[in-house]
Amino acid sequence: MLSARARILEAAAELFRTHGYDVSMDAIAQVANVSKQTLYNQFGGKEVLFKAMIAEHGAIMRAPLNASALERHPREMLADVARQYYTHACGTSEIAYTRMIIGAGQQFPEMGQAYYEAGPKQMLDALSQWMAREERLGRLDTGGDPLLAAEHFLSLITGHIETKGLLGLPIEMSPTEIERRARFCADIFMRAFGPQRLLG
Amino acid sequence: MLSARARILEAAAELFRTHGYDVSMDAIAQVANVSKQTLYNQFGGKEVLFKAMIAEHGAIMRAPLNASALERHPREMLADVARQYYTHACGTSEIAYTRMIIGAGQQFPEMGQAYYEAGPKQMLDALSQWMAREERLGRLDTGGDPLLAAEHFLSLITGHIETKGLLGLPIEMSPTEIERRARFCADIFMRAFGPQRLLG
DNA sequence: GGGAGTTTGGACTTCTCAGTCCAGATATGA
DNA sequence: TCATATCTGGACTGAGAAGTCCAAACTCCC
Repeated sequence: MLSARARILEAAAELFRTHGYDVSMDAIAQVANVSKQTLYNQFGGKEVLFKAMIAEHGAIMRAPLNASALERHPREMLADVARQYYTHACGTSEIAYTRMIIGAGQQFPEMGQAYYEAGPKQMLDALSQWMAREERLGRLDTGGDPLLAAEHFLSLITGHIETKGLLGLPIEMSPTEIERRARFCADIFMRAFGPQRLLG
Repeated sequence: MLSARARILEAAAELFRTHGYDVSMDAIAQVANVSKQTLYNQFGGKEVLFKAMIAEHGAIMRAPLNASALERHPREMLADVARQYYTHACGTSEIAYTRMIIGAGQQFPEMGQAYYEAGPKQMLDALSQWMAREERLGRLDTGGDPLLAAEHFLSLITGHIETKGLLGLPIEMSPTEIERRARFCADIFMRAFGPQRLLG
């Protein structure tokens, strides 16, 4: 049996995710199978609980850039990043989470920023550093602006899919579709930024 | 002096945009300089007002693809699309509008879909058709999937910028930054999908 | 001028929800 | 066993907001 605190966080994550910041504390207490008083004892108030839940569940996008990155061909590396994103970040619950953060941004502007720093920003920086390294090795040519190139690669991956998801459109990502898109993103990027790059 | 109805819609647009669906009807009535009763006479209820306001203010993304499109070089055409997007859709009020739609999507799922159909979808289709035409003319090579290519171009333009904006990060788009990004998007796309395309 | 319709302000009802309070139950630890 | 701490359920308060009601004022057209 989880501790009361853990169950509350669990329930809060579930309910905030699906209903936004507008869930009632009663509902959270009920789902957590805990009395309302315990909830207030543990977290003091709704805002505190919300922030604790955000802190606990962190951000979604994580860069799969590890030590082995240097040994692999950029195209494979990039396809992998895309694959990971499509596999983990396109699920309904992850999309709902992002949507919730955006929705709550009106009430808690700092939350969106914290989310950005912990998620997309991290990934962007990791990608950008990796690209700079690859550029030094002569395996990429970002024209000296790896950050912009990284931004564009991330955009390629997330762009339209994310827009659709956030607006509530269904996203159907079968394994073959994931593979197709991941390869497509990597190919496009390599055509644009590969060392065989054509001038303007 | 605008009609009461027009003033209400104006006020609703302003307040829904900045505060989300949670503005009070009293606040709307006050900003519209109209009594609460008039508001209810005109619109019957909050939900009706909200939807009327959405219908009135339509979607943001519009495709600048007109008759002259065929005569222009694809690169210029694409840069123009990007320029238009950056100029019109990155303002705080447009971003706030999109954010509000996403936030309200929890309560009114059909709203997000309507927005998608009226905005991004339209633009996507227009771009896709244009690309198919250019491909027939031998000026682009989308590999037979103009829709996916169009998606990727849109992603390139909107991607990271939109993510940041929706999360509440400041977006600084000076005219030179707009120009730089617009050219960059068009260049990348042409490198990836131009007729001089290199294989794999 | 007069009558029909609309607008106004503000009081009022009803509802939901955050947060509090409390008395009794339950667990924990010496 | 007893004492301390925590948990429980449920009642309660207070605030805010949607929507209603109404009598008086206003507008506009005949």
